[in-house]
Amino acid sequence: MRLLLIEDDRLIAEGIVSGLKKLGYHVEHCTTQNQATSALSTDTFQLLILDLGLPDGLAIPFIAKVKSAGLDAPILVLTAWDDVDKKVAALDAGADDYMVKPFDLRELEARIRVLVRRHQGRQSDELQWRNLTIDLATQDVRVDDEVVTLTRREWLLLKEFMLNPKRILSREHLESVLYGWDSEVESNAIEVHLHHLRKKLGRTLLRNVRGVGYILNQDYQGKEA
Amino acid sequence: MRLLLIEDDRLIAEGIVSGLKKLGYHVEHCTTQNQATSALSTDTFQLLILDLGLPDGLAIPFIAKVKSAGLDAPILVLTAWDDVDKKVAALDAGADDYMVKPFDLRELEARIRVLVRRHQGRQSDELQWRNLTIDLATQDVRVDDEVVTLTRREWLLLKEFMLNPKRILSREHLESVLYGWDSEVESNAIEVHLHHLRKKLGRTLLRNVRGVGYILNQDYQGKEA
DNA sequence: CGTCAAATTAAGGTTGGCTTAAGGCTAAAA
DNA sequence: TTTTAGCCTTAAGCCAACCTTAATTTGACG
Repeated sequence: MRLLLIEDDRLIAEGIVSGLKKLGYHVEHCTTQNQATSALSTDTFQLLILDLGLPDGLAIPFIAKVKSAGLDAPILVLTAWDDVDKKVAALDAGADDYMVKPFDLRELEARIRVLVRRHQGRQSDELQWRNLTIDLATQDVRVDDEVVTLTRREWLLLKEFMLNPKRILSREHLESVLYGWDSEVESNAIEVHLHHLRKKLGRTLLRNVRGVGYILNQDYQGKEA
Repeated sequence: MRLLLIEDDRLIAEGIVSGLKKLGYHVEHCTTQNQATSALSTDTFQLLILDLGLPDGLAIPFIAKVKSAGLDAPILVLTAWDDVDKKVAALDAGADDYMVKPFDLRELEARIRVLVRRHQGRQSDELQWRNLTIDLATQDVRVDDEVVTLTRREWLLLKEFMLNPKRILSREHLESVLYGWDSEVESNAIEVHLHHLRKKLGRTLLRNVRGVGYILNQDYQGKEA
């Protein structure tokens, strides 16, 4: 999951970035509107986190501009405690949620999950697909109510598939999920992880589309097929 | 748990600070509204303790301002005997409780607990999770009705986990619980405490999520699994 | 049947977590 | 004030989990 963070305070930004990275998000960080604009024009993001107190000011028109340009990713604005009034204008301009600085990182993560979830039209943090259930908050994975333990990479891959059922995910895409797009891997690491996933969750979990990628298998029957 | 104390009388403040620190609270102390404002703009607190007789006066509008800014932490006001009348105005302005000076430290602690509990939407000071019960008021810990004695740090960690079941708590977060966020610990102290916790309460108490943090283990079965 | 993508397996290296023990600190007791 | 006991931090070594790499086998498709 790719997020764009627009925050000029290095310290706060670093905290957010390192915290969210641990949870498996890929956070791109920039400090000005201009950088943000150019980032948006070249990459796509699932969510924007925007500090209302940016040095080049005028965050409100920026929100309006971005939203009217057709960006459909939700925007979460951060506002200093002593000018919370701006939040109203920001929400009017099209922001989807706000948080007052300072905040607890856990709360930020919770809101991100809520926004992304809402944007994808989901009701809860649980994703289900046939006999398989995963919990995005606790990283629990269950097959027919049996808990299965996954490693970090396995988890990230499975999550990506669960978030995109009925879609063929290319190997490059999966690599970007694990490593960001500046991937440096020159091996079949992805395949090995997928192999482990199949081993843990059932041989039929994933269907390979030769030369294209992988997709959740409609015929998946659980651990022992 | 972080508290902000706004109290100009050094002596009283010191008493409160040292008393609450012993109980595991992190108390930040300031003497003026301005200091308080700046503290609120950089840190988050679970509760504010505010002396109504501050030298720069006008504590009432301060309460109103803070509350209207969207701060959701409860406010406990302290008032001297000879102007208890102010308490009404304070409560009207948004304060959540009051105490008349002088007071017993234990009573203060009890009120803090009540306010925080209410704010978190809990019913009682007893938290239960599988075979484990802890009492926030008495600091009792029981596994299957057997009392277990914990040290201060162990208690604080366990409390944090019990207050956040189903959530992965990162090592940094746990450090901030023990030391405040200006933590200077460059060691594995957390791990050692967790080790002791597991030793006392059962090896299966905590599940490690590699690279992310720790979470209460759904499969916890008690002391001997 | 030949070719190439994908699956499998095993090895090696790295990282992160667990465990233990020693020493220092603090607070209570003498 | 000195002593003492309990608690905490530090550091080091060990172990296991995890990831990547690479070699080999399998299987799809022309």
